[in-house]
Amino acid sequence: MARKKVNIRYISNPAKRKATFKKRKNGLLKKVSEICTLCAIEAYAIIYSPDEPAKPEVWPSDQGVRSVIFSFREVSELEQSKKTLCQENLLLRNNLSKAQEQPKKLKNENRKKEMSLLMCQYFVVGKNLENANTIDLNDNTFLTDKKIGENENEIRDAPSPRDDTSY
Amino acid sequence: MARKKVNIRYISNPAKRKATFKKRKNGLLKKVSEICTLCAIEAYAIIYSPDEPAKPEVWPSDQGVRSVIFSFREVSELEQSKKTLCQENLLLRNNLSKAQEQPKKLKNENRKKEMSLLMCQYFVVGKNLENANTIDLNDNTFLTDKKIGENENEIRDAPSPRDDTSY
DNA sequence: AACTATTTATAAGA
DNA sequence: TTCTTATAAATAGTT
Repeated sequence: MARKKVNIRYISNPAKRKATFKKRKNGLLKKVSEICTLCAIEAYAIIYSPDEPAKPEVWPSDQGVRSVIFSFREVSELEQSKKTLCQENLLLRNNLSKAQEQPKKLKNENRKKEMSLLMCQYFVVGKNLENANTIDLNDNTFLTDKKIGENENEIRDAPSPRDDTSY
Repeated sequence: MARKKVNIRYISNPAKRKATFKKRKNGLLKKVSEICTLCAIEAYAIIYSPDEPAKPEVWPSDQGVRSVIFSFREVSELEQSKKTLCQENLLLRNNLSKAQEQPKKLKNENRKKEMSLLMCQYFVVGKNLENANTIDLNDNTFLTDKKIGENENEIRDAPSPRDDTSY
């Protein structure tokens, strides 16, 4: 912006471009510091030099922008912990559904034993089946098909269709 | 920098300060865009207006800095979702331990019914108690204390001290 | 918001 | 490269 008006277009001449970069970078950082002082505001400038893409020139160098840069690190750390929590969550859900599955089987088993017991008591104490509720009576067909005292696995693996409603 | 040389100090006059801020902010963003075009580099500017501390003026508005700014929002969003996940996790843990508690009661109940049944079968089919394993036999003391056919809640709420070891 | 007298930034040259 | 300087650009105070 002096000696000649320049169009704001990419400077293809490397030497010229480098010179312009250096001058304007300094001017820019100065302007940033000025507006911050004059207006008591927060302003950050981050300028990536083509020579050192990893170390951007920043203002202010010692506090403000540092927090900006750190926030990037924070993001990745947070993302990491979020990922971990998500996996943990998934695992817990799986364990929970497994844990919720078990009572169904046990309840089923329980009801079958209850019915068998009821049948036995009928013979032993002379109680009649009127004490059993309708649901139990319906399931008595099971007892006619399966022999009392069959091995545990066989009983456990035979699910009752009405099992879910009672839980 | 015109009409009069200004010292780079905080402008205490609010109107003056606001005017200066507006002018210099625009000038600054223009300079940033210029150096980016001229030198084909990456440069970001973030200017927090005192009026709107939540929405900083940025350059470039449409890509580069947007990612910087979004990363800030991302941080808070991430923190939010992290918090949510933590709470969800806690809840899941609670539900899981509750769900894991239930099978213990049901197993206990099961064993008691099993034993009652065994007793009944002994009388009905003439089976003797030799089929029962030692643990069941030990627990037969229970049957002498509690009457067979007691209501379900009473049985459920009476925990066996040896219950945890079997699960 | 627009103007303009100045200051400031800087492109080209030394 | 750094320094110089002519000139463009930015902007403080004004309207």
